[in-house]
Amino acid sequence: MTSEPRREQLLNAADRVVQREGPGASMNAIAAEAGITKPILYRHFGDRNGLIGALTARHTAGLLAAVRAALNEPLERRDRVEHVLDVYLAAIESRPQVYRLLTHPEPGDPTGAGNALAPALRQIAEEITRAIQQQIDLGQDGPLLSETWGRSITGMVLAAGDWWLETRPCPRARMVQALADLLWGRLSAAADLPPMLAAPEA
Amino acid sequence: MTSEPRREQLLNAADRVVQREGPGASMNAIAAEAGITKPILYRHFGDRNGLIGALTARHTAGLLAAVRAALNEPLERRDRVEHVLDVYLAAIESRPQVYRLLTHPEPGDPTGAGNALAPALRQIAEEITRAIQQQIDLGQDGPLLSETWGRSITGMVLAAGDWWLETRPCPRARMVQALADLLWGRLSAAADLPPMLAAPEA
DNA sequence: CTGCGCTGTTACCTCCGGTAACATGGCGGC
DNA sequence: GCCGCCATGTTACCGGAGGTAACAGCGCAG
Repeated sequence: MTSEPRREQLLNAADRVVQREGPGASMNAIAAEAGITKPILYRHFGDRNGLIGALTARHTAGLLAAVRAALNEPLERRDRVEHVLDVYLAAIESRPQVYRLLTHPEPGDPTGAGNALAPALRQIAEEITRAIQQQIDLGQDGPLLSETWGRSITGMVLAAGDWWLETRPCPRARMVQALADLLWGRLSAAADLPPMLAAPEA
Repeated sequence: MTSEPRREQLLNAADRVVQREGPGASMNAIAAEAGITKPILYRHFGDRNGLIGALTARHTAGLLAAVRAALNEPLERRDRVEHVLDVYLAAIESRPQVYRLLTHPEPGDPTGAGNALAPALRQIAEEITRAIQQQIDLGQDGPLLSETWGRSITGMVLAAGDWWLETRPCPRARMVQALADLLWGRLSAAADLPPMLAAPEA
């Protein structure tokens, strides 16, 4: 198979277009960037999902490896969690367009379920699940809790990271603290505020 | 404006199609269901986003009201949180197709940001933010934390609810407990497991 | 009766993902 | 040397999507 380098070239072209135009770039545009025409793309990747899948797979590998490594750092649990959060946020911060590609669910999901988590994120969720299962003693509820929490934490960081990237309300370190605090139950530990008597003005 | 009832009729038709075919139903299909042709739809709603927007707005109102009410129930904090979670999960359980419509981000977002949270969910996030701000004393970090947590919790419940709907790993009540436990810091409170000595096979 | 606003139609445009059919060029086997 | 093979590339097309232009009937105020 001498087609390997060719595949890489095509993926590089696709990557350039996606960086420039975001996900949803058309096959024509990608073919043009590669200096060829559509049928060649289809020969190499089957259909659009194949191309996007191959493209995301390349980027996913790096992110996934970084997250996995962070999950296995020999740190205190809180520090480990903060480290994972920081790694994720740093990744999406450094290459937003790649991040969009990875997190954006496939536009047209005709038959299947409208999965909230894109494939790359599902892999991250599984990684978190595995880490929880291996590292934390949750008793007999372990399997269910770890699976649930893996997805939950992924969705939480996805939504929070997305908002953070858009609005940049604070530095990254502070965001890490806010998320870790949430996971550490600060929501439950904080004091009540007195009930409001009337709507306060300005 | 006698067009109000007509609008409702068209939205009802659109709703039927979306229930049957999921989001992504074509304008032709909706027009056919309404017994008319496309240009009328475009006259009433401008473009596809207008139609889908009007459709989601109707459904969002109910969900949002339910969540808002749950957020203001006079209960202990933990019970209130569980109540909110239960209300949300019950809603998506009872009408999955509506849920898909509300949570599925617009397929083609060419220029703008690939928001992880659809409009309906963003409203829910704001509702949670407001509730946290009004009910819980978080000191000077309050504004940032409540905003972050509003999005985070929404994303968490989105991802978890999505997975739960697909795989149904446990009854609803148990899911509520799992999520509330996560928010209550059980992840931080649980004991460590001894580190694994070797990679286990199979 | 005339004009206006709303209803509706047919026919068309552009762009997309995807495919069929055909042309070219290097390269190993005989 | 020649042949067949395989990957390369092309043009031209299909069906269906969102969206629009232009035209036709209907009911009702003046």
